[in-house]
Amino acid sequence: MPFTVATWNINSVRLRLPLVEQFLKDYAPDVLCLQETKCPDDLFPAAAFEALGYGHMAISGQKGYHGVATLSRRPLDIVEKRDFCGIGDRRHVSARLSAGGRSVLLHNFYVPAGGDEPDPEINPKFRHKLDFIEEMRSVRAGFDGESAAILVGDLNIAPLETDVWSHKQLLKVVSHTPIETEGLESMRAEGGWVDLMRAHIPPQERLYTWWSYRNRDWAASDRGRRLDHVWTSPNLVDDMREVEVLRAARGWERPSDHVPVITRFGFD
DNA sequence: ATGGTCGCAACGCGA
Repeated sequence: MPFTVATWNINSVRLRLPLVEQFLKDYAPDVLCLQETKCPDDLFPAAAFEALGYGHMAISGQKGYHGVATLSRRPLDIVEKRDFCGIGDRRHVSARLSAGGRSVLLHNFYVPAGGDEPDPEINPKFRHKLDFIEEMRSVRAGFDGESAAILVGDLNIAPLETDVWSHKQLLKVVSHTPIETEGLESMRAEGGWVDLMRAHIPPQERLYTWWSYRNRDWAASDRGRRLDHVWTSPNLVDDMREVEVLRAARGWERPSDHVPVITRFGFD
């Protein structure tokens, strides 16, 4: 089976456990990176995932907010649960696994949303988001002949004009302001990361992974944004076969406002 | 221009 990695902001792993179980049965990724688990580690539904073959987990959760978890069918070596901005938020976990004869370092991120007001002087949540992105510059896509890196997660920024339903109308809306989009893009490029979703789906094409709950008909209005991302070191780009955005998941019963993004590679 | 909906867990906050 070719190596497959999925990422999904689940917005409460306990509430949506049946959806995650169905997703794992139907799509069987080797690895699933979850964000916004909203679950302390001692209450994480590990047994349910173990029963489905995902016995290897890197969990970093907290009560009520944030939280990330990486579920895997392959052995994982937990590398780091890094406290970005030093305020104790559980927004990152990295783990190493073996794929395609390489040692792959996999980062799972949940970047702060940043609040409503896009002014760091008056909105501490926006200041925090910008600081978080700056600190992410130290996370680089190191690789050589035997190693590679993958960074996935809810980065809460839609960098391209085609990553939002209206570039013009969202220029002053947190997630698509120039200070965020330029910051994310420069951080990505300087870190040596490749935007794998856009390597597969041309930048001219509209692409969203999130649709607000505050819309009476998300599908008809289609006011989406691409907030979830898959980045890799350059030595994995030629091995990528497909990136699938599971738009249908937004229409499932009691859905998350984000949908899974599934990346398939050409090696085992 | 405004408000719209979720989840957690407490009647507000963060998204």
